[in-house]
Amino acid sequence: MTTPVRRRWVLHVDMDQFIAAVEVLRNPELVGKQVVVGGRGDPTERGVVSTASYEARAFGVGSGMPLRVAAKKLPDAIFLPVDGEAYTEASNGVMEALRSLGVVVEVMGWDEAFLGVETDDPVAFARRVHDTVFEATSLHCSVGIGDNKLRAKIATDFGKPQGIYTLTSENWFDVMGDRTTDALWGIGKKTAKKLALLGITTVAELAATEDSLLAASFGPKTGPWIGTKGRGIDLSPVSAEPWVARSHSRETTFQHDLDDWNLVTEEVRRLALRVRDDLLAENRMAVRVTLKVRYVPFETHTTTAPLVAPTFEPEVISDAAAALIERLDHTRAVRLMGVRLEMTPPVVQTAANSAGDDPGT
DNA sequence: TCTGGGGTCCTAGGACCC
DNA sequence: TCTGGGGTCCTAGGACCC
Repeated sequence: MTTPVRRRWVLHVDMDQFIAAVEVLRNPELVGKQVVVGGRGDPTERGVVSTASYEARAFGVGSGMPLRVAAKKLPDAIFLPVDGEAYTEASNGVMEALRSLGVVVEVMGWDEAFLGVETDDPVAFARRVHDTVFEATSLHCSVGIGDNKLRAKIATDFGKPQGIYTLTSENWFDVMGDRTTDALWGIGKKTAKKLALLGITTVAELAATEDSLLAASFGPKTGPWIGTKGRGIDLSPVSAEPWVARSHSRETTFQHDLDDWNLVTEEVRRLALRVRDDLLAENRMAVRVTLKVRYVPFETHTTTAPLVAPTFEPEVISDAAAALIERLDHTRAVRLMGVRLEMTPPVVQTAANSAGDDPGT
């Protein structure tokens, strides 16, 4: 009798219609209905769909679609506002259940995670993942199994909903070879179009392309990186290291285009103070300010400036953001304003500085 | 149809320096 | 006259992802 081979696998867990599922869970009357979650839940407002239930998707409503368009397609659907707190809480429950399996868990947002697993039976383990999460949260997920993160991530979609799918070097070209390049994680519409101009349409064609040719079109780093995607290669490890943000931002799309620049300035100051609060909560001072403007109809620019010194001072931050407004075109109307603050690196807690170093004021 | 909000990383071009 | 060859830093924009 042969000993089963324990190998290192990557599993990708993706919750099925997560946001809509959480809403249905706390309001069982929504079961089986067309549920569309997005914006403030008012389909006459500017905003887009975050998630639609499968019943709504059947009519072509999906993520990223303007709420007004969704309402035109589905006038009788139930429109709900995005409730971030509820999803964060549900997400925490999911991640906790995953960690209870005793594997490396890399969180990828509210409803996704990679697992680093050593097992001789990844399919059985994937079933256990689904059942464990469902028992803990009453939410269903799909699981992709791969020999790296890229393949596991792509596999998940083939299993949806509530399924399991395996994608490895064994079946990579059988499954992916004839698909268009934008089926790859990391290659979007723009890059796919640019590749098509080079005569590269499918994953197999991309895999067979010389790195030097890709580098000439996409740059020394991005070019070869795109090539590895085509071959299904991904060397990045599954890591449980907690995510450390480099910046935070807040932005507002106005319900009506704004041409009063006094109001624009008011909003910029308000946004700056909100981001400042986010930084304070992490105890990381601001070092740079970026102002984002979207002119009517939909033209976006950014402008940025360093702060003289790292700071939490509300007036300094708000003045710095307001000063950047001088650089904008005040003859145009605006549909969005945003403020981003880059932060100092996080303070690493050591015995030395927890023993009584005064952080100062 | 009319396009959210919150993030990251890479590239290109100009400034500046030796 | 006609103007090297790097290296680094900064900024704006592009692309992508959830």
